[in-house]
Amino acid sequence: MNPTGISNSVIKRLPRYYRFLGELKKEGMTRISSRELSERMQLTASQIRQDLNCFGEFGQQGYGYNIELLQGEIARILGLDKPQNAILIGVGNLGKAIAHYINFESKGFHLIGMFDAKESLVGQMVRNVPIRHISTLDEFCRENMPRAAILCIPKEASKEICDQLIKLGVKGFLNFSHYDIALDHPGVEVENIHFGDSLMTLSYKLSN
Amino acid sequence: MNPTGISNSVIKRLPRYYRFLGELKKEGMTRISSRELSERMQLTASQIRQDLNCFGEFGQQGYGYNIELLQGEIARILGLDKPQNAILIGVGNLGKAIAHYINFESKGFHLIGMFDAKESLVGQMVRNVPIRHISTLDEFCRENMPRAAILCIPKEASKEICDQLIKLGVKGFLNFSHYDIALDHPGVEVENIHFGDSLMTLSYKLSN
DNA sequence: TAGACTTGTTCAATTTTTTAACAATCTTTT
DNA sequence: AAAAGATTGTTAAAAAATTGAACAAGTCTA
Repeated sequence: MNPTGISNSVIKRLPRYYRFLGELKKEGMTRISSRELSERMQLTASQIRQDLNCFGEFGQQGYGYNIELLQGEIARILGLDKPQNAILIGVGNLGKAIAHYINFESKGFHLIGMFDAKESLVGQMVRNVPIRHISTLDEFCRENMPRAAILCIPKEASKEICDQLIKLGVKGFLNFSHYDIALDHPGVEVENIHFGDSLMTLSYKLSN
Repeated sequence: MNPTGISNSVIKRLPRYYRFLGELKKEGMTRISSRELSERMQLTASQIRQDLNCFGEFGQQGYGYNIELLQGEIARILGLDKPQNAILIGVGNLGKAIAHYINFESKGFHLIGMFDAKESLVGQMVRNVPIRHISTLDEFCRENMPRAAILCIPKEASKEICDQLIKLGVKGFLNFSHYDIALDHPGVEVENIHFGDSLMTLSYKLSN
């Protein structure tokens, strides 16, 4: 269970609900019952109702859920309606791909800066955001107060950058590096994406 | 619980053990007790012993674990010692970055081919692996029998490609697309990496 | 040989997650 | 406007997963 009193598994399911509702909307549907949604998502209707009920009452007896409205509510719950400033650290192959590939705006964030140690990258633009030199990180953060950071740097550099950013007030990390961000900073949230771990897990599953 | 009788949370921890042991080795250490490892990894010693004990007896009373040996055992458990052939579908920004960034060999896989629908990419090499046209996928698979596929394609293309690959005998997917691979194919394993979902989860955590 | 250590293993406790059930209440139909 | 049908919010129970404490047995070290 969480500080908020809502279990992590519920929270992890929210983005998926959000995605599915978006598709239903695209299909032109306007309403759906928990039963029908459960069939599409391979869940039980009970679980859907219970998940949603953690946050409020969004449906109507005898009718179901209004898709547009429900998606809006979930967006609000996820905080997508109030984008937070984010910076990206490490604009190598991966960082650049992330910057190009992910639509931050639709996922609750606003990318305001990118940083790298490589001089030759400085000044380049990716999606209208300039790459700055890592030495200017302190100054930039003090001015712009980013709330989140996307870490696309090697493990070796991670500890230092991470400590620095936490001191500068960054509260959330999307961590692609193999560094395990210490969990002993209260109020700092981390989402890890470890490709390597996922591959090894897959390898295990395919071997057994 | 799993078909194998070992819980998913145990399996998910294995790559992390593997990584930590690698670091200890680098530091020149040769042995470690569950207690000391537990302090480094922020787990309980009990849990470590229990996790490892799912797979065999790798330690010695009064001594602890031999780091080199234990890492080797975990590598074996994960199947890293028997790399499986994999292909990558979709060599856009993300696919290319993945191909450059991830060391497949050290994670249980051997990248033998990359595919894209864009003619202009065909023939290019990434890490000594050629990009082929997607229309040659069938033939290639029948000849080379890849066991796993890394999907870096848009949601719209995913369903078709996915069905095709399953028919061609692919048993594992590392799925970066937003398509939810249907779970009703027995024996097919999926690891999802949804950047968007992770970002939204982070957004939630930062908003509450 | 004795004392210190540490594992493998068991068991119980706790927590989390899932499922089933149903009264309340809304919608639709006639 | 009433009856029939549908579906929610909510509760409570069941099932599953996870964790932590404990200790006999075995190994190391001196």
